[in-house]
Amino acid sequence: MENEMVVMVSEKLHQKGMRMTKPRKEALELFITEHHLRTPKELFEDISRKNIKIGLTTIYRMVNSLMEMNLARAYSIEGELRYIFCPPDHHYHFICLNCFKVEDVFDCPVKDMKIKHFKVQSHQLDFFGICEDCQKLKG
Amino acid sequence: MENEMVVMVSEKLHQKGMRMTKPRKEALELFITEHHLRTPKELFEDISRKNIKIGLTTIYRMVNSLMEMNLARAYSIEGELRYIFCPPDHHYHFICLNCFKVEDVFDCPVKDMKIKHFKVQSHQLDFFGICEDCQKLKG
DNA sequence: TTATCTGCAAAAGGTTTGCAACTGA
DNA sequence: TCAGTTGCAAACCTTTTGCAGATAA
Repeated sequence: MENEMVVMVSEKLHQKGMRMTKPRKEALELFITEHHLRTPKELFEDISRKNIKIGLTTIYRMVNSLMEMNLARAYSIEGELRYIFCPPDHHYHFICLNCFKVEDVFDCPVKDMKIKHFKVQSHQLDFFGICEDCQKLKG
Repeated sequence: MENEMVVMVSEKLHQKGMRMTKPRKEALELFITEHHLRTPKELFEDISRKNIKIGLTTIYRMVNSLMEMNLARAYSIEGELRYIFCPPDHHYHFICLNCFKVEDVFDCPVKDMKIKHFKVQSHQLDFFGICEDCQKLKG
């Protein structure tokens, strides 16, 4: 059974004239369903580990496409660029700094904040910390 | 007359055994007082333009030191890593996507937000848009 | 059929490191 | 004096690009 977010994104890509090729589909699926901040290299390794043949270049191209469409976001953490898939609606993030799992929350507390003298185009709210699973592991 | 933030940061660096050398002082001063998101290269160019001799390497080393001390933050914007000086207390940012000016605001609206199942270490709130000056310039 | 995509290898950029000379405390 | 700093050049990594063969529609 297909993940509906994967289907939605595939359709968006398709609308832009992009083809749903096998490696792209696999990369997209993993990127969307396993919601962790990853470096392109890690994404490449995770996909390769599933015995799927893919090139690092293809990963970069996919991530760049998603970034252009506002469907991914980059974080610079300890000198490394890590990417996360972002569903279309505005949301904030809980980011676990131990396992890099990311949780989306959609009821943003600063949604309608008005700013004098500043034309807001978008805003972003992130909470960094340790997720429940990692807290347990550490006692 | 010395900027008091520059003095404060200089003292912090000094406490860590770091010396306030001439190029470091100049770089620090510009980074702190001209509050724009910059790439290391831009910072290097801005300082060089003031007829101060400095190496790109020195810039990288200073930015990395400040990052380690939580006195700077990195943003990945359109594929470029840009850095901004961050004063010690928590604050949120208005970031102008045209001129990359950054404004700090210290009364954070989500200061005491509690999160179930997640141990929050820090949070970050950013507003991206166009600053007053750039709005005027564009009519 | 054909415009798009793929992976490789090479090129390009950005960042860090080694080192000998220099300098602040 | 001498530990920390500097800038250069080289090394290192990450990311992008060119291209010939493969592939979705």
